[in-house]
Amino acid sequence: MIKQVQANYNPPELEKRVQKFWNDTNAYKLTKELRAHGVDYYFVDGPPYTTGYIHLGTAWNKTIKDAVVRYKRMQKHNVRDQPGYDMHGLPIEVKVEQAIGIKSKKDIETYGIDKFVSTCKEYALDFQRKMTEQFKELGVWMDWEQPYMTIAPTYVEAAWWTLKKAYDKGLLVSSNRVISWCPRCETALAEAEIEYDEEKDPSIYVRFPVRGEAGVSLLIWTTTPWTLPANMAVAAHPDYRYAKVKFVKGDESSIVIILESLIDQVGELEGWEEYDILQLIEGDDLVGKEYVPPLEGEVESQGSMVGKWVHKVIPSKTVEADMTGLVHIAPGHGPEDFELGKEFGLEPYCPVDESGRFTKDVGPRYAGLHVRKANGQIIEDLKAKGLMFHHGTIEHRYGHCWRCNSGIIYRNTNQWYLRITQVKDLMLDEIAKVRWTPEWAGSSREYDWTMNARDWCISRQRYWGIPLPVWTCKCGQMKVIGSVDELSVAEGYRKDMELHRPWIDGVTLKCDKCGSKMKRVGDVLDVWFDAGVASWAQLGFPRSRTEFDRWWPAKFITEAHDQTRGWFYSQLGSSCVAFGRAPYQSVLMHGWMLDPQGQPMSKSKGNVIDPAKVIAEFGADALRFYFLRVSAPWEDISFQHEGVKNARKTLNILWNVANFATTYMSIDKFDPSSVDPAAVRSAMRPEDRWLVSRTEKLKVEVTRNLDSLDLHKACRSLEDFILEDLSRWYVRLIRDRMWSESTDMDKVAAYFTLHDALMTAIKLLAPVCPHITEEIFQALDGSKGSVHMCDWPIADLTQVDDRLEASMRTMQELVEEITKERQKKNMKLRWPLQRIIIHPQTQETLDLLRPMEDVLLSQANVKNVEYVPPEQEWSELVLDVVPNPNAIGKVYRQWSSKIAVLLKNRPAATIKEAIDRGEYSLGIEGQIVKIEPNMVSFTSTLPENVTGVKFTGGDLYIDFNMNEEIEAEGYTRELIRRIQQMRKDMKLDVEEYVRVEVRAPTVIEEYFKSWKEHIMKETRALQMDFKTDPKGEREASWEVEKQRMDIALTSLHLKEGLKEFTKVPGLSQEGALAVIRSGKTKVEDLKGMDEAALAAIPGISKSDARNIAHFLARQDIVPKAEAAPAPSKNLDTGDRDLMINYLMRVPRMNQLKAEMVVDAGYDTVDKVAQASKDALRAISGLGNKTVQEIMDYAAAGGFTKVMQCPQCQGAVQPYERECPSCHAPVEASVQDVKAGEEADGTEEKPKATPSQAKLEPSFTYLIKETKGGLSYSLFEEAIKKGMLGYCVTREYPLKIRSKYSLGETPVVWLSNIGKENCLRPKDLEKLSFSLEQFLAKKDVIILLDGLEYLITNNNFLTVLRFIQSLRDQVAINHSILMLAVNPSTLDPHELNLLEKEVDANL
RNA sequence: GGGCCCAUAGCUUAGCCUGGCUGGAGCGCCCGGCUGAUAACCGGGAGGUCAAGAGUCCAAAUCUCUUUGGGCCCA
Repeated sequence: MIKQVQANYNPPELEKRVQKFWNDTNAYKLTKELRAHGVDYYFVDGPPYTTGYIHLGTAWNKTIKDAVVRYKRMQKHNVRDQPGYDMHGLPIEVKVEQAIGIKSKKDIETYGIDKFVSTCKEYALDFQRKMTEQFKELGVWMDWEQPYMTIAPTYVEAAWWTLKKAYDKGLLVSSNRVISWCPRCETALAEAEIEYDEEKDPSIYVRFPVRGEAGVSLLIWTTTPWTLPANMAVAAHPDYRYAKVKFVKGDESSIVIILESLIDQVGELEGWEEYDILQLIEGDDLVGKEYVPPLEGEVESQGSMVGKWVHKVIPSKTVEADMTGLVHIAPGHGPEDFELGKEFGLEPYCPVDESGRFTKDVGPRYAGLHVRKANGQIIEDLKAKGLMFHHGTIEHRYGHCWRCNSGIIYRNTNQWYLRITQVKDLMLDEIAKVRWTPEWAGSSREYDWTMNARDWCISRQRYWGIPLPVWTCKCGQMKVIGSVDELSVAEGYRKDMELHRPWIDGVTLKCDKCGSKMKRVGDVLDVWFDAGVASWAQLGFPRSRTEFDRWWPAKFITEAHDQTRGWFYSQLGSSCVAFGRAPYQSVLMHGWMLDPQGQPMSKSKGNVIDPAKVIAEFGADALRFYFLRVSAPWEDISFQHEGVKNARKTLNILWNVANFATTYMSIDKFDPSSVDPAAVRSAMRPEDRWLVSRTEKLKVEVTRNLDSLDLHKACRSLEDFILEDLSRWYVRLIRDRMWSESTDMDKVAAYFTLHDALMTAIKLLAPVCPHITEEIFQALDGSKGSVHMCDWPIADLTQVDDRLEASMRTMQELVEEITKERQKKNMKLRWPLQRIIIHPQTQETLDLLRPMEDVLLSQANVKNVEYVPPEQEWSELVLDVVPNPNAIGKVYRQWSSKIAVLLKNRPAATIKEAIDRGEYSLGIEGQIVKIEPNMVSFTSTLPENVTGVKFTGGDLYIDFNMNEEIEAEGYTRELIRRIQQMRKDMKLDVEEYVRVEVRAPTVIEEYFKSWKEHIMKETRALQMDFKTDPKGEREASWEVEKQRMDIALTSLHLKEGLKEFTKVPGLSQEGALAVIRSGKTKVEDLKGMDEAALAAIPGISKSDARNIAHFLARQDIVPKAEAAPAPSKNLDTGDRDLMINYLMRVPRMNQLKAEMVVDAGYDTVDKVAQASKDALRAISGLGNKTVQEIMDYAAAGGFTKVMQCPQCQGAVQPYERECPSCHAPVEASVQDVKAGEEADGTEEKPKATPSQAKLEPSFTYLIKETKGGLSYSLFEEAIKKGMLGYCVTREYPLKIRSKYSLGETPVVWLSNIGKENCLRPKDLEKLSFSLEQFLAKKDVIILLDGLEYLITNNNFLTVLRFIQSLRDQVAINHSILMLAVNPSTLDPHELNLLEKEVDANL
């Protein structure tokens, strides 16, 4: 039964109510159960990090996921939707450190690692719960009861297993490398964990004195003075030219070696006035030059360095030509330096400890100093030693730890690496196999990032993370553990023990080799690795395989673009290591949520917007709708409150429509399942069929856009439909029908149409706005338990009627024009217009107008519409003759003025008619003068009070003339409206009856009297009197069009009784009123009365009496019965799958594309086979090539032909993808044939060179050229020789004419612009027709240039057929046809086919 | 410095792939209307250097290049 929805849309209240409803009815679980046997769909949730409440961006992220998951469910998929949480890692450690007030690793060890880790766990779990609550508030349906958590033992095991797999493949190694290091967190950092900020650092130029050349120094530049104690060498570019320069300023001078090209730049630093180049030295000649390390005396270890290249110049091609062109090399402090050092046997000396302090190794001067603090002292020391050439500061981007913001340093340490470089090529291949949205997210972004991949440092020297499962022995033996089972024999292991540090550290293994204790390496894993294994870890793999085999890999994942280097990458890397393939098939890369100014939101900027606040104000549905509607998913959103407010407004209108619909439907007890669809269909008015057509189209559009993840387009289509089609138009059109008291088929048709449109709209909107759609669904139907349990609507394209839609568009335009003119004339819509006159330009337009005439009349409030046939003028136009004295004077000089007067006095229409025929004769002074067309012109004047406007299809005249009839109706409507207003002010129920008393000026009162019955009906007045002094419960005085009228209203308080009698099915209002007037106010009061007694009540009809009697009788026996739910009319899964099978045989097709095609409404073979190229193209997500393949396949009969199996020769049906007998796969059947043809076509044809080219009659030529030179010259030549020509071109006709002398030759322009002498490329028929007409003249020449334009706009085979028929005509008519084509724009095989069709190729 | 993306009215945006008719909406602003969906709703108007510049073309918001500004990622 249809229930009325609440009057007002109050989202926070509604959403709470709906969420409670879901809980109470177990809606989520039941929905999942409903789809349990559907096709599996594995969605993997990218786990948010549990450090705080959710961010607006997180809300957006989950909204996208929820919408996709709900959509897939409605499409009967069995979706796996386990949410995940990323719960390990430094950010949580840092938060916990802050909370307990400690600062370093030493503090943690003192505090107790066990206590610390337990606190981290509590912290993570706490926020995991809080975030879950927020997601629920957002309306997200995921399996909240069973989230996957990276801290779970099975999850840890999955990570271990993956590492073991890597180890077995030789992809897990430990090695010494220089890496970025956070001195505060005392751990290694991955590149992904470094943030770059602007920072001020020293910028120093230091002299490195050359050994043995007094006064000469190498000059190097650095921003990190603290790396000088570890200096091992200086690098120079072997191919650059250096110079020994003497800088001079007054008495001062300084000799340094620098890059020659940088002398000026360096000279400016300290304001050196002039310089002498003492010597030019090639870079490779510098190599081997020895220098005195600048801190030789200060740093003890500098003196004891050994090695062939220590403190010498070494060559490196990585040296850039800036600063000084010489680079200080400290292999222990820079990744590039490290590599270079390795090459030259330099020790990666690193005298800095984990906390960033110099070790004792450097000697007492710097030992124990933090490197940052040491900078100052080193600078002072250099100055004191006279080695500082220049000392300044620089602002540059410098890396910082992403969680504690400390500046990073580079240290040489031993770390564990995944050798991503070894699987890089595989990863790149896999990226290409994934469907990325947008496409460039994969082909450019992910690809580029992976291209530059380095080995992944996965070890961290911390506590709260997955412990590295590596145990080592003193003897060098090591073991990687892949599961807990492998630990069962280990010492210190207890079943179900906590696998985190410090507990796992107590577990030791016995070395196979030497029998000693093996201890675990102290490190934990990089937290990015945790998330990387999510797709199999959440399936309980490797502990259990069944889930993994069933689900993996993921069908769909989605995250923001920063995850290119994050989760998209970490998953891809770990999966390629473990399984050798990508763990996902489709990725949607979404944007970032920026603040209203377009800046990223961050706590430090204080511009963070709390999603909870937005939800509290506008509701989760509005926020969700805003997220998905505002822009394409992959673009950033600059968050605007206004946008959410607007979304709320749209939903409010949807709500109002639902309110409107349910109000009347519930009063009438409309039951859509009990009406006969065929009967309704035949009772439908054109506007109903129009809405049906719009509704079906909406299904196609929304489905197509959701499939291609153009979520914004889906939302916009929905919004347009709700606002424009439903609310602003259809509801307006059917108001009158809803108000009619009786329930006839006309009203049922409107109900049915509105109900269906609303149901469709809310089902399509359900994935985006789950709450409001649920509540409306429950009011409209509710049979399914939840709107989210409904099947996704499938379009019935047979109900789409483009003509009808065009017709309605015209109506809308006309109504709009009339409204506009009314406004200008200050003529309210309430006042009817006598008539409008439409003068369409074409018969076509006229045909569009008639079927919808009623719509026009009612919406524009017009009494009559008159049509003027296209070829005529409107007869009432007052035509005026305007004589042209100049023209007349030239011929009849002496009579000129007299003629003018005479002409003006004659009926203009007669003159025009005669002139149109040729000429008009006039008798003057006994002479007959002939008036030629150039002697007069005509103007037309509109009749009085008539306005003329243009509309797309012609002219529209609006007659604003008034008469009594119109006035009467106008005033009547004004009166009705005032009474309605008063009813409303009195807060009367819609169904309440009233008594009315009115006073108005006599003339107007007379009008009212003639309209009395209508007024009473419209205002539900049972009594209406005209009094000089109206009295009632409410009295008011109004001024209408400067006329005063007084109205008094009194409620008859019949509503309660009427409501009571609505219990009786079929009882008419009149009947109910009659009963009430007889004094019975309750159904019970009638008990005991039989049909005869009832019929005796005054004013009651026989049928009402019978209805009541039946009702009374039934009440005694039968309790209320529930109506059975209507059977589902949707395409069942079997048919859908069958169609997909048909499509899968098409070359280039895949499952996704096939589904899109079916969902776009092509659910039968016929529909696909008959689809135009454009129609198929409209399915976004389907590429042009695929569309072409479908067309070709259909044209080749692929959908119908039974094939022979290439292997066993058995019959294969067009929907079978493998041979039923031998199971050989069947694919690309058409392409095989085509390939064969192509091979045949490669045979060489004699080619004519331009100079030789002579055109033979009856020949068709194909001319391949990028610019139309040859074809036009040949054509011009033929014309000059006197041949009749006809040119069809893509080029601009004027240009062609100016370039070639073509005389009168017609030039038809192939263009979509649709002007004169234009032909749309799609209109092949028209082209074919005009060419055939022309060919009939015989011995003619045709140039058809821009063939590629025809091909891209049509099905290739159609064009081919067109050419074939043309060619035959040409041969018959002894004519010449030149087809010019730009070969680079065509497929080679298309070109090949073309070449074969013509007689010669040029 | 490099890669990817973005820039259209005061704000949020459609159109760009595939060049062509008057660049289309919503919000806001101004003016008006409606009142049996109503703490709503509807219509009209004003408002555009399509970021700037150059190129290709008969024709550029649309294609190409350069510049500027913004976002993400990298160095």
